[in-house]
Formats: sequence, structure tokens, C-alpha cells
Amino acid sequence: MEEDDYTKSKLQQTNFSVPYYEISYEKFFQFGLSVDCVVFGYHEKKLKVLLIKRGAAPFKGKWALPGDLVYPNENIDVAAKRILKDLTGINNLFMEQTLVYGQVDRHPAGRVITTGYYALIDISKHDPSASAWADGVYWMDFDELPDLAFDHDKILNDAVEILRTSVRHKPIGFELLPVKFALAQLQELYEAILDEKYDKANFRKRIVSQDLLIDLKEMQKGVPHRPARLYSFDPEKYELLKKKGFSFG
Amino acid sequence: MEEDDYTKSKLQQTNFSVPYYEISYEKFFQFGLSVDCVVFGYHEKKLKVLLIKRGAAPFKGKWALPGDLVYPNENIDVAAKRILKDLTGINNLFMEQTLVYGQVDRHPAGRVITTGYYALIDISKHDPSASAWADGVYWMDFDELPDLAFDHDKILNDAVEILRTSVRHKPIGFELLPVKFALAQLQELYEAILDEKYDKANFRKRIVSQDLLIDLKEMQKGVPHRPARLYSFDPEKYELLKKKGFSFG
DNA sequence: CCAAAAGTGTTCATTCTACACCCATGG
DNA sequence: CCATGGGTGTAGAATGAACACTTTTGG
Repeated sequence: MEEDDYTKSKLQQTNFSVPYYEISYEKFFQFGLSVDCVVFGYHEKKLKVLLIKRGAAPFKGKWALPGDLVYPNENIDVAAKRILKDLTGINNLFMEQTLVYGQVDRHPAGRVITTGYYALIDISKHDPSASAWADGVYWMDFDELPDLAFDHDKILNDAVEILRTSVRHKPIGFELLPVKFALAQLQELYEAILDEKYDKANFRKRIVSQDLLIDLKEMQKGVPHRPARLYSFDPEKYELLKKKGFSFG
Repeated sequence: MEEDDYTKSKLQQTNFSVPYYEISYEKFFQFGLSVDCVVFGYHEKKLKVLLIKRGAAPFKGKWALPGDLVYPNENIDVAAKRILKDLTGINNLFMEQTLVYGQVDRHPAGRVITTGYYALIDISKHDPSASAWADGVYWMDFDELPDLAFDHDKILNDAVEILRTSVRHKPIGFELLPVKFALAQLQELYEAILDEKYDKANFRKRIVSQDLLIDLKEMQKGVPHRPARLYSFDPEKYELLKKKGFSFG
């Protein structure tokens, strides 16, 4: 409805008699909008999250999710990409919206509602060492997370849940793994995200039956054991399964 | 980050030198926030959606989703419940957030970002005839929907997708069916929502194996065929499966 | 030859699917 | 006794879990 008769009558009840557009601006256009990003990374068999250490009040010195206010003439998803770009230098990250958080008292500076996003990064693709990242930004192990500022604990928890549901029902990994990877690596990724253990043989059968991977006919080199066959994702099949979905686990 | 060093430096780049909190209010607190609800109903084997006919500009005369602006001191979910209450008279509807829509130009009156919700109603529980509902509110068949105002087409489509995923992975129906119902009714509901056909015997086995229903030892009356056994949901099991999830279809 | 991880095959149990069949009621 | 929808049983296929086994590399 937004501003039809119904809203109008509401407004009249509250004794405004000036034209509708002005009313809206005075009374309703007082919200701040921000974006908070839960950036998942994967490195050395561990699921990681990108956190920042706050350098200013409120919550100075506390850990928090990277985020920023959205500019009045900026689309939300553009703001999300901007934040990630500034933070990591990477331009086209996979990102998806999670939920909106709009409790009246969630932000001490006023009525700021925030949109959660989650993103996935293959850390090894982009220099995992601190120097390449913005100041005060750190990768934290997912199972050793500190308390976070604001309602960021909740935002993070919701994002993990959504990531896990997502992993079970559509292909993911493209964004977290190197272009060429071994099946064991894919298995380790699933195990890290879902916090489960799978049988090697059965895992392989499940994945292969999705017909999602391309056998690159290449082998690992220099490993002190039988080298693994390398695969990459079939982009067409990947997109198809993203739409149609599948079931894993 | 929201307003730490990072944001601060951004602000300084744009030549603000007043204290941070003031800057925020002047420059950033200009957003309007609204809620738009996709209310699904189920009646006579058909999935329905509640739509309103807009009585004022913009988009006067066009169909739209019910929605309203959020008050500056009102929580978003409270606003959503308020809208549904005013519209339907029902107080505690099942509602869940879908996504946020924040394109700069999505609303002609200014920068209004909107939060999508979907809700489920058993129409027969609440007088499906027009009179009981607010003026200009109508149930429309899901497969005969008109074009909608704003970006409401997209909001509605996203909501259906989310509803469908939801139905496949947790129990739903409690909210759409009468307290006592026959298995065939539950099957028809699933078929309406997912737009599929299921084998009667197999559908029953799937549902019964979830151990979700209570056999009321009651029968339909006055039907011109063998009367069906009536069931209701086991609330405990229902809540459990909502958390743990299951897989259907 | 050994350790370590890659990769495969088989068995058994469980679940899914299709379809045929019987049952209770009103007219 | 018939039409209508309720309700059940079963055979065969497909899938999944567990686990043992073979293969290939470096040291």
C-alpha cells in the first residue's frame, strides 16, 4: 500500500493536514540504512569469517562485522559490493542477501536498519596474509569467534544457517575453491561448512552423480602420495543446478 | 563497521567536519522504510494471494501488495503485524521475512526501501467473503495474477519461491488448514503450493513417516463416499521439525 | 618396502515409485 | 448396485551407508 487511501487515513488520524508527500518526508524519512557483511573464507580445511576491530565509538575496541552506511543515492547491493571492494580489493564477489535487522534500539546513533549479506571468498586466491587487507581486518576461525558489537552475533548466526541451507540445496564451492581442485578438497570444504564427516567413496559417488564436474585430465604434482585427479566446475551445469536445486546431506 | 574509522574517513573525504553523529543525521538519515506483505491463502484447492487496488497516486487504480510505511519508533515485524491486523482483523498470523528491496528509483516519492514478508492464512477460518476484509482488498487466484505496481511483481515472485523452498524443508500447513483435516486435504494443499501431482498412497506414507500428525479418531460426516479420517498436527513435533527440517519432494 | 592418500567395488538395508486392489458411504 | 473418493499392500527399482580393497606416488 505504501501511500494509498489506507495509509492516508492513518496519517489523517494523526492530525496531519499538509499534502501527503511533505508529511512523508518530515515524519517518515528518518531512517538510516546500512549493510553488514558476513564474509566466509576457506583456508587449510577451516571455515573462516572476516571481522574488523572497531576503532571508534560506539563499541570501540570490539569485534564487528564489516559494514557501512548506504548513501542516499546508492543501491543497497552496490553498497555491499563497495564495502567488500574497499575491504578486500576484490571486485566481483559472490554475495547474497540474508535478512533485515530493524529493531528500534539496535543502534545507539539512531534508527539504523541494516541489511545482512553473506559473501564467499577463496582466501588462497587472494593473498591470505594480513598485509593485503584493509587495516584492522582479520580472518577468524569460525569455531573460535569472539562476541560481536551491536546485534552482529545474530546477523552472523543467521548467515551461517542460511549458508548451510544453501550448501545443501545448491552447488557452492565455485566461490570458495581454486579453479582446479581435487575431490578431497571439495569434500573437506563440505565438511568444514556443514561440520560433518563423510565417507570418501560415498561422497565421490554423490558428487559425480550430479554431473557437475569436469575432469581436467590433470594430476596434482609433487605430493608425497598418489597424486589426485583435478577437476573444475562445469559452469553451465553449475548455473542449472543453482536454479533447479539438488539435495545433499 | 557502520560508523567506525572507516566510515569516518569516508565522511571526511566528502568534506564534512562537524561531529559524526550530526553528519549522520543530516546526510544519511533520509530513508523511508516500508513493509509489503504477500499474504497467501488456501481455499477450495487453490492457492490465493491478497491484493489491494490502489486508491491514490502513484499507480492509482493498479493492483499492489498490501503494505505501509514503518513508523520511526516501530519495529519492522510489529509494523508487518499491524498491517495484517488492520487488513484482515487477525492478530497472530504466521509471518516471515523474505528480502529487502532498495533500488534507488523503486519508489516515486523518494528513497523508500521495503521489506518483504509472507504470511499464511486459512481463508475458511476467517470468512472468505469480501465484507469481512478492508475495503479494496481481494483474494486473487495465484495463477491469474494481474501486473502489480512498483516492484511488487518481483516481491511476489520471490515470496513464492521462498514459500516453496520452505514447504519442502519444513512443515507448513498448520497455518493454512483447518484444525481438523483429512489427509487428502493436506495433499491438495501441497499440490496447490508446489504445483505438482502426487501419488495418494505414497504421499500418505511420506507424511505418516514424519510422525507429525495426530489421529483424531474422528470421521468426516455427510460426504457421498467413504468418510475420511481426520487428523491434526502434533504441535510439539511440528515445532521440532520446523527447527530440524525435513525433506519433501 | 612403507606410509599416505587416491580411488573403486560389493553388499546389505532402506527408501521411493508405480500400480493394483479393497472399503465405506450416499444416492 | 453404482459412483466416488478413502485407504492399503506389494514388487522392483533406486538410493544410501559401511567397509574392504587396490593403486600410485615420495621417501
